[in-house]
Amino acid sequence: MYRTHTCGELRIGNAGQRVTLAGWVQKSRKLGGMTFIDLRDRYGITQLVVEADADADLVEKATSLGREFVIQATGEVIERQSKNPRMATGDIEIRLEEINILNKAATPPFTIETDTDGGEDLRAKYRYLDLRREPLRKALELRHRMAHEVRNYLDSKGFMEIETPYLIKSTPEGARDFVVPSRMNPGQFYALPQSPQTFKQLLMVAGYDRYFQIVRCFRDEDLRADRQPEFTQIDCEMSFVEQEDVLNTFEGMMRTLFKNVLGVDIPNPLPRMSWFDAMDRYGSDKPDVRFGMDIHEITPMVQGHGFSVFDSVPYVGAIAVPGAAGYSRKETDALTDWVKRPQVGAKGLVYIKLNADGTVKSSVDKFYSPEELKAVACEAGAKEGDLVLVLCGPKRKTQTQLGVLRLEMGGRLGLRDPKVFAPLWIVDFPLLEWDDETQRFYAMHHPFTAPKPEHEALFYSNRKEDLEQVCANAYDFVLNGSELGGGSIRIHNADVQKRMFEVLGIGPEEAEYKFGFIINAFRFGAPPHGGLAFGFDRVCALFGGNESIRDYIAFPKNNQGRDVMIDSPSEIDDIQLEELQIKIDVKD
RNA sequence: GGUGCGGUAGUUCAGCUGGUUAGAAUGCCGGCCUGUCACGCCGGAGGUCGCGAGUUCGAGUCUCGUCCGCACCGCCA
Repeated sequence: MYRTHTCGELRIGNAGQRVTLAGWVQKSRKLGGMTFIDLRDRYGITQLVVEADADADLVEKATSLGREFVIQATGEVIERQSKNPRMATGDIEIRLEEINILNKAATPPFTIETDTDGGEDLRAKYRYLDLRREPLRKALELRHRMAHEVRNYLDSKGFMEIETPYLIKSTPEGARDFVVPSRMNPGQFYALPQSPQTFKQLLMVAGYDRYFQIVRCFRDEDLRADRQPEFTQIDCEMSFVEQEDVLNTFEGMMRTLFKNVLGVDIPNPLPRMSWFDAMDRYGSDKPDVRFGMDIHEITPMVQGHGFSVFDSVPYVGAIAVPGAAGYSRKETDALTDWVKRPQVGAKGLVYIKLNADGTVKSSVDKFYSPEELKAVACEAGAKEGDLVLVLCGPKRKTQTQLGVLRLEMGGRLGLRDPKVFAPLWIVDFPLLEWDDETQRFYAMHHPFTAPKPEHEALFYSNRKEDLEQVCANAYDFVLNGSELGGGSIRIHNADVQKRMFEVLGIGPEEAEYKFGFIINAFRFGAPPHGGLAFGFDRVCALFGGNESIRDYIAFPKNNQGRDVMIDSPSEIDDIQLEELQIKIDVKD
């Protein structure tokens, strides 16, 4: 037996016991004849002490230990002469009788401490050392706990966890697929699933009416702090349900997670907002509702006063930034530059300062009377002392820009506290999205999403304007400006599905080739069904108070989709290529 | 595909309008130290300034190219 206890569990009550610990040397401190060693494992740190009058061989061994040496240490638990209240084990230490060096260690390239001196690049290369640090360990512990709670909850509601295949068929609608060549079928490829969407629907056809899976998904798209090429979903599907049943089940799951993991109570029931409201008020389909500063349309109030910039656009909108009327000319100029950056894309910025003394100052003073400006500010929800920021242009584009500006100002004012949680459902999404470039409709969610029952008649119209009005039985779970999950009630009627393919411009042959198996399955008795999927990595990151999901994944990839630790992707052997009958022809 | 920031000791960084031998902290090595826990004190070693070209009497510093990292836009049904 290597150890009797872990490095995190001994307390004053253990004093007098003879124990053996094993772990990594965090640090050793030598004071003359006396040596202190901090021994670490994933449970904590325990201080070992070798006194001056100890056996010479023991002293020699103790002083020879380097950082991250793996040792086994035996001795008596004693009460410390000077306690350390910052450590869980700070009341005791182990008076060593024996040290066994299990393995030496090279000096690590960065310090294995909470506030490490290592840069991101270096830590990625030595991920296994980074994972020894407490913040990473806590993140993975949180993830484990979350997965456990999810399984408990869903099991208690009668859900079965069923695995679906990773080697499936490429369906070019949506994100790019990762593909895997088939040796036994030369020239043919599997695709890795972007999500188990079709399989979970087939499980519904098969009668497994409550399915879930904590499952890896793959998308070959560019990365972000919150996007990895392989990521994990909590994937769920239910039969004989309406939208209401799905929302209740999964807000229950989130409520349980918040309560059991963070001890936080979220509203019951959760607020809901239509997609159209979210776009109008927050300029985003994933609004951060931790703070106000809503977008208000002021188009009719500002047009017809001779200011051609406003007169020549279909939409003018504003937000009121609380307490920012004192911004200097320099600061408002800087804001103007900020919104003109390509990342925001606004043409310019108009401001109205509603000063604390009741006066008003604006960049468009000469076109509007003070009363008119005050009325506009009031419409935007401003109080005295607030700064009103105005953007204009095409409606949705401008709302989106105002939404980005709103988030920025909210951040600057400290209104986006990661310890505050404001979850909500976004509902009533448009079913279809028109793409000007290809002159066709795309499914906003995916082509199996059902139109709202009351919009079904409209769905059969051939007018573009009518089709744009069709709402879907689709819903997103949004938390603090992040989309954590989304789903829909699916089409289970063959005629509606046929119509969907028709609207999307997918001909019968193409539909047969891409989705034949599911269309065929639906002929054999598909129950009404629906479901959703949560981005598990994002849920974990937000619960941990982080925007980036990287620390919640044990071995993530970098910006270029590379694992710099194992150095992948990499070239493969000529023999492998030959077996696969694949020729490489890399351009530049 | 694009934009921004960054790349200098093992590590994290400083290094001004170009100018003698490129610094600090930390880590590492050696010495001293009996209650430390960011221990302390003394000493030492440690550099292809990412790479390549250019401008210049002279480049860590300026210019161009290139590679790498991070954040973002496009993209992500």
